[in-house]
Amino acid sequence: MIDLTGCIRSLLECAAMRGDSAARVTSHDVAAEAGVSQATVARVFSAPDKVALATRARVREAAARLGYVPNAIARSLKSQRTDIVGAVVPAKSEYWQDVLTALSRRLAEQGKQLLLFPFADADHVEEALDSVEQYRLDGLVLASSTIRPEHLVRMMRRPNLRAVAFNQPAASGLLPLVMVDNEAGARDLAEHVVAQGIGTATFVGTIASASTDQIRYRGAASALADHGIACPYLEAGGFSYDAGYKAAAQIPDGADRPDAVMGGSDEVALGLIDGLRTGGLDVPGDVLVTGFDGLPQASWAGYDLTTLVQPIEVLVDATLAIIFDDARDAAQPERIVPGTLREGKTTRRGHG
Amino acid sequence: MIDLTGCIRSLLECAAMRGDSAARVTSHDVAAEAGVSQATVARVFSAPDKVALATRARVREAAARLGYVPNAIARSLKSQRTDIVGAVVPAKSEYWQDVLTALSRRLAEQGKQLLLFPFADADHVEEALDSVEQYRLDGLVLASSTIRPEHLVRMMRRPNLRAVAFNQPAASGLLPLVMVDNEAGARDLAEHVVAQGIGTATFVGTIASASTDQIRYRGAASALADHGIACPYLEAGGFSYDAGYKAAAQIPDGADRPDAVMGGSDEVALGLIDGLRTGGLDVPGDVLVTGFDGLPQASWAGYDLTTLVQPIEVLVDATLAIIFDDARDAAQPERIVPGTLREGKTTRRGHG
DNA sequence: CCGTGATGTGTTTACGTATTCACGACGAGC
DNA sequence: GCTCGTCGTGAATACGTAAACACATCACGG
Repeated sequence: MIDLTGCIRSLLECAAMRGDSAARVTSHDVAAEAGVSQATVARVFSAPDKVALATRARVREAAARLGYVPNAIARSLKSQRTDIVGAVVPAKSEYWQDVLTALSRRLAEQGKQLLLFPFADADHVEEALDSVEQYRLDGLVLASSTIRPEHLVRMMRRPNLRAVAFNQPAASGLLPLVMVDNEAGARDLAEHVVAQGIGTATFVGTIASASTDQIRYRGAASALADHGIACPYLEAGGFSYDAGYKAAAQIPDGADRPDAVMGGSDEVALGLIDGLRTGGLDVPGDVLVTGFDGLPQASWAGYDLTTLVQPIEVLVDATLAIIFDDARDAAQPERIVPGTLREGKTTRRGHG
Repeated sequence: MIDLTGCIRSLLECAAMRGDSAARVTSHDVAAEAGVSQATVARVFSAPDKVALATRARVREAAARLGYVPNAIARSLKSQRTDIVGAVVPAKSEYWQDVLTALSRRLAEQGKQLLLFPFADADHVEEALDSVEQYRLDGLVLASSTIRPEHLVRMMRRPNLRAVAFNQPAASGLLPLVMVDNEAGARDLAEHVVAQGIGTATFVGTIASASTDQIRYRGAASALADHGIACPYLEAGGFSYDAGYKAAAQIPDGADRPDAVMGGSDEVALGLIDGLRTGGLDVPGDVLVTGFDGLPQASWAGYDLTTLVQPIEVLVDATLAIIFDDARDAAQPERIVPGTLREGKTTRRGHG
């Protein structure tokens, strides 16, 4: 326990000395203080090399003395650039939280910010987009496959707004698109479980109407079919742990029990594991389980889930490249990035 | 798989019909179209009741025809209100992600937005705050106990900016403060494990210099002391699962093994559980484990962690109340909200 | 019939900055 | 010695809106 009282007191004094009348110092005030024009002050903060070294120093000093901070709102209004990127995301979702974390971090590195437009469910996307249009964002990331095509269309060709669909196959052809290769990933996972020697499998999807869910199922089912294995589809009804947990009870037991259960997402898969174990089954002893996404929790020793890890950093970088790189004349870019198979113990048969 | 081609095509036609020259329609354009003044248009969108019903309808219609959307940037500049709240948070943390989710959802309900200022570590807080000052935010949430007092002081008495410290005991006296009752919560947890009949315990903290960590330890240690039980402190060195997992190896085994291990946070506790289990111990058979925070993951059946659940909704509401309620003359408010003990199987002894 | 208040609208200004244009100074080149 | 280009700076304007103010109209009560 460090005593900080002294330190704090001196800081407080400093703040008081500065005069808390620091209310609303503008570039005009600084200009007056430094004996230059407002234009010069503006230049010092936005294009320093256009102003002589001596003047620059004088202005900087005056600004510091007055506690001047440039007003980003006014700058945005004048320059038609906000340095803010918006993200329309579902309010609750483990996966998207990870994406947003990566996105905001990368933006912060570039001196830009992330503005959130969360929506509770698909019926509230409209409201979120209303808000989006008011702020003149530099870019917009449309996340979640629960956003419907009619919403996407609305965001096309907005002036000065580069909208990008993130992991949302349905946007293909409508908007620039960045996503992991869902189909190939699902195939990889399927091939992997087949290699473990399974004879039957079940796919437990998230929400059947989600385009990612459809594609992942297609990939898994077709790969399994190549080996003569059927793959019934079961809908968990959500992207959550709870949905997966409950879905576990729907999986046939006894003679009909599948050798492998493929979850439509990691959250569902983790719920499946616990649901199956609660039901008295051993994972992976009795049933193999796979996920999709590569959440941090999937790597936790308690689960050690076999999953397809999305290269979130790569996806985020690709997204920002589309937003900020001025290759505006390029055709609608579609960046499909491959994921990486992570082999955990949930598909390691003998070692149960 | 629903075929949406037709639907999409008609939407595209609609968009084209509207003319994609929708570039930058202002209130002046609408005014001209509707045959009124710009002021009237502004009023229709910001104070509709001040405008006659007929005029209002005419303006609304003209706006719709032109595809007019009010410019939030200009509004902010003029009205000195951005309707945006900022949050300074650590870039990576499960707990804060949950808080941010709740915060942004609640803000969205009020038509306000959340702007993120993530920081990688304590040394980068300064940069984040530089950004904060440029945007003229309505409010600011300072999260994470890794923000140092000197940073907090800087945010005091900023004109038009209500800064609130969230779960950050060190801010007491400097800024309005909202937090869960860490000390009482830790006491509750300690009392609970004592009731299970333990004789020895160890507290595995997150980062010793964090004020929340100190207070939680104090609460736990004093409650245990009341029962004549000593409580050595062990530092995990982070707020993460990994830190907890590694810390598990530091816990003495054999005769010195504690009957209970209290984690400084849920993330650490979950790591501890897996670390201990990997080490061959049974939780709760050999060791009881508690956490702190009430993360969703703590409720997962695989862990079912006994923890202190933070009432995040309550905390968020209290935070927003401080930011937006104009009780500005009130003394620095300090809202200390009690948490709820969640009893999981990690402290249920006989049932291991 | 006039004063008074309420109501609806237009005119004007201000928010704080970035950028265009113009202007003066200065050095280089013929 | 004159022109030309460069550099540094100031003056002026525009970004799109909200709000203060002024004004006209109308209903109403005395």
